[in-house]
Amino acid sequence: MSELNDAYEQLFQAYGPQHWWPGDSPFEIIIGAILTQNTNWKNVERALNQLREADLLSLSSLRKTSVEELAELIRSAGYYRQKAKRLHNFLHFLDECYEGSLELLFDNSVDELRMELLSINGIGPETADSIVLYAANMPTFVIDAYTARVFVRHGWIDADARYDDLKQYAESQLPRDMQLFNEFHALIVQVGKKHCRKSPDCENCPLSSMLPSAGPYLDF
DNA sequence: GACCAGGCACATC
DNA sequence: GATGTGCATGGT
Repeated sequence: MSELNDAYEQLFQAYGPQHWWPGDSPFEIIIGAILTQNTNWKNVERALNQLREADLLSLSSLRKTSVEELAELIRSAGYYRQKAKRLHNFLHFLDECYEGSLELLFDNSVDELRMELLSINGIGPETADSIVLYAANMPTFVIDAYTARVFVRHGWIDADARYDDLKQYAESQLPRDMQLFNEFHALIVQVGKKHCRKSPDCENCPLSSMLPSAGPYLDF
């Protein structure tokens, strides 16, 4: 068993199932994935509620909405002009390449779907993987700032590892299981929020027994 | 007021 | 390939 398997067990013991991704439909999950870029989820929820109240959480209705109108509604999520464009970019891509159908888009293999999403301006590796895992329910490991911090501070990977290095490491240590990847990423975010922010609080962290003897890598 | 939050694109060297 | 910068709101 690898350290990652152990970490998963510890986290699941401590926190239980996280029920990710919060959202009623694949499309809502995609919107959330774009809105949460470098942004607190609370702020994203406000924006999603604004869209919900305007009845814009569906492809057909959001398509008819101008980028300017969209931007005002998602203001609370921050970077709202950029994100309005990014949502628009996604819709445009879906219409042009997949007849506006998520089903057709999700009909790709994991790797193809990931590449397709990465070709959209405004969708980078984390957003693409979040969509693949949580909207399409296909097995890909999502890396985020917390994941990098947790892995680096435990000495599981070099501090200079890039996104794809972290992803390859995780996937090489774990069975390729969608449900496992789903739960694990959510648990990492949970432990990250509580204990692995820029100023770490390792005292009561469920992973404290897995810290290297030299102590946490506080310089990350 | 400073710092942070479930990133990404683009410019420049 | 590495490094720096703009994007922006709301909570602590």
